[in-house]
Amino acid sequence: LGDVLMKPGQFFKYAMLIVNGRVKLFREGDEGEEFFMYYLDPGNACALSMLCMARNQSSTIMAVALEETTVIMIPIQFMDTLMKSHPSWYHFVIETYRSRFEELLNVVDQIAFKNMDERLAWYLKRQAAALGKNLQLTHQQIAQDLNSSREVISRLLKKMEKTGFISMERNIIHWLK
Amino acid sequence: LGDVLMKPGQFFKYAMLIVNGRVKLFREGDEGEEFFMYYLDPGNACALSMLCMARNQSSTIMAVALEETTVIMIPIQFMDTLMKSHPSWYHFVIETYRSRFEELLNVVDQIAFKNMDERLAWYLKRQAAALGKNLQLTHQQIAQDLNSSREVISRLLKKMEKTGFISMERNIIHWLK
DNA sequence: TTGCATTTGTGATAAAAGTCACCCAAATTT
DNA sequence: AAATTTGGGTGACTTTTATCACAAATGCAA
Repeated sequence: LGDVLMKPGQFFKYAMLIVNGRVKLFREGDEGEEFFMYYLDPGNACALSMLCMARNQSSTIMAVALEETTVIMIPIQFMDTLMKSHPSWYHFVIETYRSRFEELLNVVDQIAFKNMDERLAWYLKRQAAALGKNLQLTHQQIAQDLNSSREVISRLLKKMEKTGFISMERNIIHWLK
Repeated sequence: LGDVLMKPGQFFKYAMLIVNGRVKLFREGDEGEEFFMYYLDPGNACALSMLCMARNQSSTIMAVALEETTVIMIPIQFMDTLMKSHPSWYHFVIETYRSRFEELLNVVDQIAFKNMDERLAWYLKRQAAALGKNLQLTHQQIAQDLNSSREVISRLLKKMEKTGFISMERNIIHWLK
């Protein structure tokens, strides 16, 4: 819980596979800003750990365990044999790459084309899909994940409450579908 | 030249490998906006075509040939045998995934953390690296690639000219390192 | 209960980016 | 050469987002 599983500059000898718990992946800016990318759920593999392992390159992203998390570490040699002998493993790996790439493209779409109100709505929708409809989040945390400021998020949330998308309590946001 | 090699919704039976020419990859927004991602150069493979092919899924990105371009199309069955029999091909594929993923992360960094002036500088630097220091670009084209507006780009370019980063002629921008 | 820290609300202001209107200059066409 | 198209410059204004200052509300702890 709270452990940093991966950070910029780190090398990997293992591919990571999440058994249970949840891992949050985010990018760090030059001045310590954060930007939320996606969660890894049980059954997901970390595409980046695989790619870095295979190349013996360092990672460029932060991964932090949100809950008590169990991870399978698959050593590099075993990966290679698995890939060759088990077509289903090969396809699992390919699918892992593809889905993360696609998720990243969606993130790009949001920040490239959308304003903060839409990005916030999308963010909350994803959070609700991943963590359930009653979200324990402060406005400050959301602002951090979106690399915005607390006041902006507060005002936008207020609007969303008025238009019936959410309801709010201290520390909690209810996503009303 | 000008051919669309890949567009959202298209399926792939082949992995594409660029022999010569240059391919521009960009994302399209809901209202037809564009956002430049990266170029594929000779020797590069298209990570997305591989991923989509392997999954028989449709693509989500636009790829357009900038110059007269030759492409090798590798059918899916051949990919699988190549992967198994040639470790160097396997590593080439892994490296293709990794480098595109990393490039995409850099794009995210830019739009998530940087202002237009810095993004423009980074954009021009990449263009100069890919296409040479004398860039045949109109302000309008740049604005399109960055999903900004012509006036904003013109003003920022003017500033960059004053600070000595570039010099300008009609249709041409000289990147002075 | 009182005190304190955390969270949220809000007005005023500033900065960044986008939009509109219109100009001029260079290039291309007729 | 005249007319038209294209690329670029610029001021005025709007919108979006960020920042600052401070107040009010909530929850926890002494």
